[in-house]
This record gives sequence, C-alpha cells and structure tokens, in this order.
Amino acid sequence: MNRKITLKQIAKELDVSISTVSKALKDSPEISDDTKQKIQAFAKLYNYKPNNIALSLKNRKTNTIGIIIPEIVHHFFSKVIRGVELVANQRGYNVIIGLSNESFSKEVINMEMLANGSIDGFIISISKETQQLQDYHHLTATINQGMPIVMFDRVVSEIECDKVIVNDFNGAKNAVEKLIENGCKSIALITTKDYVSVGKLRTQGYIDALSEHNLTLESNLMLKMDDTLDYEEHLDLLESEITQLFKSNQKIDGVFAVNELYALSAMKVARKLGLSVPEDLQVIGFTDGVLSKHATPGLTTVSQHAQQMGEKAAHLLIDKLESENTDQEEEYQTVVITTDLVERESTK
Amino acid sequence: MNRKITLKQIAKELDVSISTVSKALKDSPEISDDTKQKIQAFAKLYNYKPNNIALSLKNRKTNTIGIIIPEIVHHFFSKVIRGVELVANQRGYNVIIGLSNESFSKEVINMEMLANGSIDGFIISISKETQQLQDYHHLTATINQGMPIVMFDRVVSEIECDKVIVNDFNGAKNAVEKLIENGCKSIALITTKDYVSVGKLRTQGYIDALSEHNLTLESNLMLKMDDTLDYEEHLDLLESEITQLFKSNQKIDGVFAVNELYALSAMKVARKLGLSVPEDLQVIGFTDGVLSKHATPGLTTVSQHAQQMGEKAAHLLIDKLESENTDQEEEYQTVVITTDLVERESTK
DNA sequence: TTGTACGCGTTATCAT
DNA sequence: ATGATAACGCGTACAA
Repeated sequence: MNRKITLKQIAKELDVSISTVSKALKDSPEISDDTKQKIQAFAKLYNYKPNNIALSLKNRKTNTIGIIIPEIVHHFFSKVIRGVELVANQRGYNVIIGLSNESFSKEVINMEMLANGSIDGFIISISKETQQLQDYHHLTATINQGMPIVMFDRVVSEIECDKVIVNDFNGAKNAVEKLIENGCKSIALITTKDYVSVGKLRTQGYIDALSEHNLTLESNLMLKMDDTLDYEEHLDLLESEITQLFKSNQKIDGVFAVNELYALSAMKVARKLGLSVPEDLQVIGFTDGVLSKHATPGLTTVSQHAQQMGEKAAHLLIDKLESENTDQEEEYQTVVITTDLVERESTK
Repeated sequence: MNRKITLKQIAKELDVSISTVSKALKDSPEISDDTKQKIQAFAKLYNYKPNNIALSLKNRKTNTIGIIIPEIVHHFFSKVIRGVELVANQRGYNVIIGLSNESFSKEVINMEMLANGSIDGFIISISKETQQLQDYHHLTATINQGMPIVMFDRVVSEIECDKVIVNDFNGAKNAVEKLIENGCKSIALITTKDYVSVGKLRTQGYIDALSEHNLTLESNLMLKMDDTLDYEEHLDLLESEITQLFKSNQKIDGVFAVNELYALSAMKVARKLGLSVPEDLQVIGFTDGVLSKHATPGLTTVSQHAQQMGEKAAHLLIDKLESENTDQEEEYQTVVITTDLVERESTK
C-alpha cells in the first residue's frame, strides 16, 4: 500500500527543502540541473501528483462545476450532462452532480452543500416545485456570494444570470404549422399545467400558430395534464384523458404534445380507438428522447439538442469563471438553441 | 456582493481570536455564554458555513465519491447513478462523475484526475476498450494507493475489490427456460462479441438452458454482433444480420437478446418479414431500459434493477470508507443482485 | 542555488 | 475563558 506521496515526503527523503522540490518539479531555472534531475526522477518513480484539495484551497478555485437537475433518468437531462462533462473535461474541469428530484428543499440543500467551497459555479435547471413556489432565494444568495450560475431549459426571468434555452415558442409553432400544412384542420394540444415555464411557451406557440392560420382556438382541444403525480399514475390518467379527448372530438386530425410521453400516449390511444397514424391522425411531440425513434410508427419530433445546450452552458460558465478578474461588467447573455423538426412516420 | 465569510473575518470583526470563534460555533463549554451568543448571532447573520475544501484538507477526507461509467445517455447507467446519488446524499457524500465514453485512455485520465485528492473512493463500470485491452493497471494503482474501489456490472475477476453484479447467467437461463416452457423449439440468441463480460455470461446462460432441456445448440442460431461501431451503423448492420438470421432459419420461434436494442430490432425485423409476435415468434431481452415498456408489443425483459445496484455499490463503498480505521481485514464481497423476468406482450 | 516564511480555512492541542 | 500554534499540502515572495 503506497499511499500518495507529498512534497514534504520527497523533501525529507532527498534531504532538501519542500520549496526546492516544488520548484524542481516545475522546472524552475532557480534550481540546479543536478538537483532537478534527482528530484524529478524520484517524483516520477513514486508517481507524484499534486493534491487537488491543497491546490483548491490555495488558489481558491476548485476547477469543478456543479450541475443541479431535477432528474437524471431522463434522456434530455442525461444528454445535457454529457454535453457539460465533455466541455468541462476539455477545459480542465470536473463535474459534480446534484439531483433535486423535483423537490425544492432538496434543490436548496444540494446547492448549499456544494456552494461551501466545493465548486466554482453552478449549471442548473430548477425543479417543478421551485417553479411553483417561485422561491428563488437560494439562487440569488448564491449569485450574491459571487458564485456564477448558468440556468438552462427551465429558466426564471427574475434571476439575472447567463441562460441557455431552446426556442420553445418557435419550435412549437413550427410543429403546429407543419401539421397545418399537412392538412390538419382540428389540432389538439396535450400540455402541462401552466407553472412549468417551457410548457407555457410551447402552449403559446400552439396558440399563435392556430391564430395566424385563422384556425379557431377551441379550449376543449387543449388538454392540460397535472404532471406532479408519479409516473404510473400519471400514465394511466393521461391515457384516459386522451381517450376522452378523442372520443368527444372526433374531428381531431392532428396532435401536438409538449413532450414525448404525451405524444406516445396519443398514438397509443389512437391505435386503440382504431385511428391510424398518420392517415387519420398526425402527431408531433416536443422531445429529445429515445422513444420517438423506436416507436411504431416513428414519432415526428421537435428536437431540443440537449447535448448542445449542455456544451453551451458549460462554455458560458467557464468563460465567466475565467474572466472574473475583470468584474463590474455584469453582462449576462441568454443563448437560444434552435430546435429542429425531425420528421418520421407520424406525419405525412 | 457578500462573499462567503470565514472564521478569520468573524474573529476580526468581533475582536476575538479565530479559535474562540471556532469553539463558540460548535458550542464548546470552554467559551462563555456571552461570547458564544454574540458570535453565533453574528455567524448566523452572515450565514457562516465552514469551507468544505479546508475541511477536506484538514481531515484528509473529501466526503465525495467518484463514479466512472462508459456512458451516461443510457438508462441502465443513469439509473445506477440515481441509486448512488440517493445513498451518497443520505450518508453525507457528494458524487462526482467521470465519463469514459467507452475509451480506455479517457477512463485512465479521469481516474487519475480524481484520485489526486478530489474523492475518497470510486464506483466504476469499466469501458469496453478496457475489457478488450485487459489493462487494469489504473485500477490496481488506485487500490494500492489505499483508495477503495467498487466495481459494478462490468467486472474483472483479476481485481480484488467489492463488486456488485447481476446474476447474468441465471437471468439469461431463466429467460430462455421461459421461452422453452412457452413451447419454443428453436431459439435464437443475439449477443455481443465475447470480450464483454456480461454478454459472455448471458450467452452461457442461453447455452446451459438449451442443453439442460435437451435442445441442440446450433451455432447458426447464435448471432454475435460487434458493438464497437457507432450507433447508427450498428443499428443498420444489426437489422440486416437479423433479417439474414430469420430468413435462413425459418423454424426460429423464439429469440433471446442480451440487450434491449437487439430485442427490439428482432421484433422490428419480424414485423417486416410478416411474423407476428408473440404468435409466430416470442422475444425476451436483457435490459433495464424504457423502450421495452413502450414498444408494441411490449417487450418481455430480464430486469437488472440498476438503481438497486447503484445503491448497493454506494453502501459498500461508504461502509469501507468509514471502517477504514480497522484495516488489515481485507475482506471483499461480491454482491449479486437478482434479476426479475418482467412479462409483457412479446411472450405468450 | 537553496531555504524560510506565509497564507489558503479549519480544527485540535496546548498555553495563558 | 480565551488565545496562540501547529498541521493538512501546496506555491511563491523573499531572504540567505
């Protein structure tokens, strides 16, 4: 068991001072070639590596970024993490994760835990509960401590910081316009309750698309699901509500859903009711998931480019961290990632 | 901008010594109630929290565990992470992630980066490339440094450490036996090349099940895919190979696949060839993914309980970390998580 | 050319 | 009851 070796131990072993060792290891011209060689050889032999914690303490910089997300078992978020990790690694940073599990208190606790020196900055997408409570004191507190934050996807206008979002409004609008172009006359919307920021924007895109094409907005074509239930419960309720929706509005020939699960459920219910997709009913979902690709028929989706969002968020954060010498110019930017419509078999 | 306050600053502000502040904040009986109150109130006001990095340095303990995985955009691994994070948080630890992206060198670099003081121990599932190269020096080096490792899923017998695995052999065997019970006479296997440890074990389970039930093992019913290609390429090749398999062996009435993608592809190809599942062909896949549940028909699977694996791995690691006072009794355990057969519509 | 001293923030031990 | 000091591991300004 060869515990990690320290400068001190090398110094003692070679009978020189600690600073001599330190300098020798970074090839300082102050040290004679002789001793340099001796020390470097010894260090190599014992595989010396400086201790990160000591460096962090000394430099007041951990080279670690924290990412706080509501859920990790979710394609969108895991892709974002991949993007963050990719860029972080390239630029010499580590990534530490905190899961809020959609809970406000876990989000707060997690952030406080990490903010006490463990990391240099946050990348965060807030929990549903936080969005409902509209309590952002933990975010402002963190920012006030001089720790930069980058928010992504679920973003809050009250907080001043860098943000990375998707053009939810336009993405949704384009999707609905696609349905209209494809001949749909009666398009249903399946969305979440309004407090979820992204759901709201996508709903607005749907509304605008309809009105711009002179289609009347019918409130009974808009299904708003409560997504605070657990998965199974949610799924059951979802299917019964969609069944209800289709049965009481037989003219429906298009569906726009704000996420993958809703879109898939719509297709499933359609099949049960004997409607064929895309002939009788065309479906588009907003998502970056795997299910769409493997569904039958393949689901046409609005792709969110999650990994790209993660990459951009990481760049923004690290840029801020590494320019923090020149403070005062508190210029925050909001980067909008453009969505793409990925056409599969659920549309004509 | 209220930067984080330190003991030193409090001491200066209240005109006492640093150690007085430190003691007062932990309610030491050495300090008079008067000063304690004063100091505690002040600390509360400025929201004092001890700096984690300083504590880590002093205690030589970071209370952080590192998890190294090949890929995060994968249901199995993200569920494992969720399990690890859950337990880690409960027990006062943070989690830092490193992605190897199935590359040996990235795995090594990541581990070295974290091993220099950033974390107390590792939870790891090694990359395919590492399995191929059979180079485990980074693992032994880490262990020799006194840093505990827990391996999960993709495990190596040459390395002595705690391990968490799934009963790949039995899970596969049970699945194939299920097919046999359901009347299948000619069961195909879709698996990976042999160097992937889990694929090997599952293949062995298939072989044993057949031989125990006196079914002859036919090598042309065993399709071994090379999974080092990229996703799209892999998928295309997969489908053509499966098509080939089905066409040249028309008697096939059952398929056991070592992962979700292979099973789904089998169903897809079957549909194209006009075979109906489960009437003409029954399919079971080894997986913990989302696709199975939402496939049509729903795919019967061998569930791996990924989250439970993560939880167990975290407990093992933390147990070891917190008992390390009493060394010498180097007792390592291998925990086997039992798989379940989740029956859906792809079997009778 | 090498070594000493200090500081990063904290706690524990040992004075006063 | 309070304070000074050392130590965790490192780097660097300054002294020898």
